[in-house]
Formats: sequence, structure tokens, C-alpha cells
Amino acid sequence: MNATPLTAHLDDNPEAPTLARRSFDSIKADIISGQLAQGTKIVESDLALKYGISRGPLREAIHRLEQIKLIVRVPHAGSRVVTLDVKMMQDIYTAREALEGMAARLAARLMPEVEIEALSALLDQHADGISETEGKAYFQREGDIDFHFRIALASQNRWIQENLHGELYQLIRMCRHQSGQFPSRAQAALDQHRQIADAIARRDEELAELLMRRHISGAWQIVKKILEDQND
Amino acid sequence: MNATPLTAHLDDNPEAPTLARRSFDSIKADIISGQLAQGTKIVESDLALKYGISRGPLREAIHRLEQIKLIVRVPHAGSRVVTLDVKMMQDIYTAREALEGMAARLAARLMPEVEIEALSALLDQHADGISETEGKAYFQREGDIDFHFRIALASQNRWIQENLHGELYQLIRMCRHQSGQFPSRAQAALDQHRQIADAIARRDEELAELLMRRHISGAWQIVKKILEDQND
DNA sequence: ATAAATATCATTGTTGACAATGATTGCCAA
DNA sequence: TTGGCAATCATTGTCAACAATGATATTTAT
Repeated sequence: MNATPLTAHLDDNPEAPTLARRSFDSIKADIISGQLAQGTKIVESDLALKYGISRGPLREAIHRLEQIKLIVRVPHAGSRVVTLDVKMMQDIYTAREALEGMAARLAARLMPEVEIEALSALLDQHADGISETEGKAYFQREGDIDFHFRIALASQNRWIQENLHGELYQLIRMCRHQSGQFPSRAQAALDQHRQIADAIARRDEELAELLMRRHISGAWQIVKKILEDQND
Repeated sequence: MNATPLTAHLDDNPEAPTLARRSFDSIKADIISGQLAQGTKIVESDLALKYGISRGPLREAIHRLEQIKLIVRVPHAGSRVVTLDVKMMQDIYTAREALEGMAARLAARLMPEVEIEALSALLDQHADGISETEGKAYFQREGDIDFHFRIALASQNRWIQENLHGELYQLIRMCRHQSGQFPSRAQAALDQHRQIADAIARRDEELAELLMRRHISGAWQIVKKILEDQND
């Protein structure tokens, strides 16, 4: 059994042992949900007041948010909530394509048979979910995350895992949240997931990587169109 | 012209505007060079004394070092200098393969003709350097870094650039430093660099990515052997 | 009226003291 | 002697005051 729970991508732990950690989680949630709007100027004393802590731990939280690129900071001049532009999201998706492509390749090489079966079962579940909820956005999204999460786990590459979940996914979630609901392409996504899972089951590393890259590249094309329509 | 100087990989800036930044650079250098040995316990007050600053900025430096994985913070046991093991280095090199492969692909797509010519000139320089210095390790190493640095620049993908240079290369440099000198494979590396540059010049994205991945994968095989021989 | 110089202010950087928490050690009892 | 408990200590977490810096507004001279 893996120590990391499958829900680790919902990592806002309110019982975190330290103030810095807790406020980090709170602020992160506020940024991703848009309650702290993009480009907002961050003033340490104000935020400290707002979250009821002193500047020390808050500073640590801000620094960590800077590391995962949710906040940009210039020395002596203060920090602001990141502003997502098309170029940045393109960089993110391109990096994700490289990393998750590699993860799929590694999964094809390393994933234990029993987990492959579990992955297949998960996709069956998703298929049921789609017909029942008629592709309700929330369900689809969580299912998507679940699938990609398992592939990353199966890669057994900690660096890839940490960067996908610690940094890239946060920014993608933020982008999704703030671009309104995306069109439901649940069925298409599920089909692609099936093909990837099949390639992994057949231990076809090359194909698994290729399909994953296509899958992500396709997702980006859709996101890109939405972003460009917004800023017309 | 790009604002980033070509020597940005030698990024120990003693003129950094803030104490936290400066001590971050110092400690980073000490860790990479091995003056702070792997696994050393980090005690905030001791280090603060040693670097002549108070715990506040030092704490910030430590957190940044944790982010680039030079320091590991064990929940309630304090922090230690990272201990490089074979598995970790394998993860690093695998991630690098994915990311730099993608960078090479992007470079083939985006690199301006004039920069391609400059890249070719750089390789000529390296060829001269090899015969003159008979593959002196230091020269070879810097040349290698220069080449990969330019590819990353040409990718025009900030996320990839920042992760390659901010995190992955630091760990690789640390590994090199502390494993003694590597065998000089200057000529082989240069040949591979040439092939990659040619693929980029021909705008052959697929080949550029493939060759870069092989190049890095080959480097890993050598490093791996050295590491395993050491820990026999 | 405008541009330069200067004074003021808001905000971040830095510090040392204080509090809380785990780890360690020594003591007592079985 | 040894196992568990309690007191102590080391270390990290937190805080509020102070210093330094960059931005803003104001004044003054041309």
C-alpha cells in the first residue's frame, strides 16, 4: 500500500501543524478559486491581519506560493498574485506534455498488473459516471485528475510526481476555475484514457507516451481557444 | 537581445539585494561543492551564526534550498543536506531527458537562424578547445553546460528553463562535484551535440528531440555506473 | 507651467526575544 | 537491571519592534 492517499491532490489540510502551512493552504485555495484575483497586490501586513497571524509565518507562506508560481515577487517592491496569460499556460501545458508523456512511458514499463486492472476498473466507473451525470463538469474533472494522478504514481518518479502535482496542476486548476466551465468533452477524454490504459497494459511504452502527449496537446488546443476568445 | 546573460548558470550573485538571497547563494555553493556534506544536520541558529545573519533571512534561504531539493526537511526532525542516491539521480536524469528532449524539439521549431549559426560556431570553439586542452575536464564541462543552456533558451519556454537551471542542473552539478572527475568523453559528447545542432538547423523537430534524449540517456548510463561502483 | 530636488510615507527586510513542541536524559519503581 | 515516567534541553515556530528601501507627493527654481 502506498502511504499517499489517492485524494492527495485535494491537499488543503486544515489540521496542518504550523501556522505558515495553514495560511499557505488558505491563500492557495483563495488564489485558485479567484477570491484573490489575478494581479492583486499582496501586502504582508494586510494579509497577516486578514488571516489572523503575524508577518513571520505569512512571509513563509508567501515564499512557498512564489515557489509554485502562484505569486510573483520582486525584492523590495512587493508581490502580486500571478496573472495567467496565454503564453504562460502554453509553457505549462508543453512542460506537462513532456513530463506526463514520460510518466506514461514509465507506467507502461513499471506499473504492476494489479494496478493496471484497478486503472481499468476506474475507467469503467468513469463510463458509468458519464452516463449517469450526463458528463457533469465536476465529476468529469475529478475523474480526469484521478486518472492522471495514477499514471504519475505508476511512473515511480518522485521528481515528476512532485512537479506535476505541486506546481503544474495548481496552475491548471486555477486556469480552469477562472475561465468558467469548460465544454464537456467527457466522452472524448474517456476514450483517450482507455487507449492510454490499453497501451500501458500491453507494455507498449512508445505508444503510451505518444497517446498521452496527444491527449494533453488536444486539451491545450481547447483551453487555448477559450483563453483567446476571452481576451479578444 | 536577451536580458539573461549567457553566464547565468554561474548564478552565485554576491551583489544580491537581500541577505536571504545572498546566504541562499552561499549555502547553495557550499552544498554543491561538498563543504556542507551530504546528510549534514542543519541547525538554524548555528548556520545563522556561521553566515553572520539572523535566523529570519536564513530561514527563507533554507526554505528555498528545500524547494530546489538541496535540503530535505523531515517533519519534526529538522532539516538535513540532501543525500544523493542512485534512485534520486535516475529520477532527475529521466525528468531531464523528457524536458530537454522537448526543449530540443521547440528549439528546432523556434530558434532564429542567426542563433543557429552562433550555436554552430560555439561547437567549433569546443572542438578547438578539446584538441588544445586534451579534453580537460573543466573545459569540457563548461562547454557542455553552455550547449544545453542555449537549447533551453531557444525553447522559449520559461517553465522548462527555470526547472532545468534552477533545480535539475544544481543537483547534477552537485553529483558531479562529489563523485570526483568523470571520465572525459568530450569527443563523443561533442559529436552528439553536432548531430543535435544539425537536426535543429534542418528544423527536424522529431530528430532533434530523439537525439537529445539519447544524448542524456547515454550520459545517465555513465553516471549510473560510476555511482554504483562507488557504493559497491 | 514644468522639471528637478527633496521630504514623507508605505512597505518590505531584518532582528532578537519569547513560546511551543519533540527529543533526551536521568530517575524511580518493579 | 530495566521499563516507564517526568523533568530538562535543544530546536523550531511565532511575534512585535526596528531599519532600510523604493515610491509618492510636495516644494522650489527656472
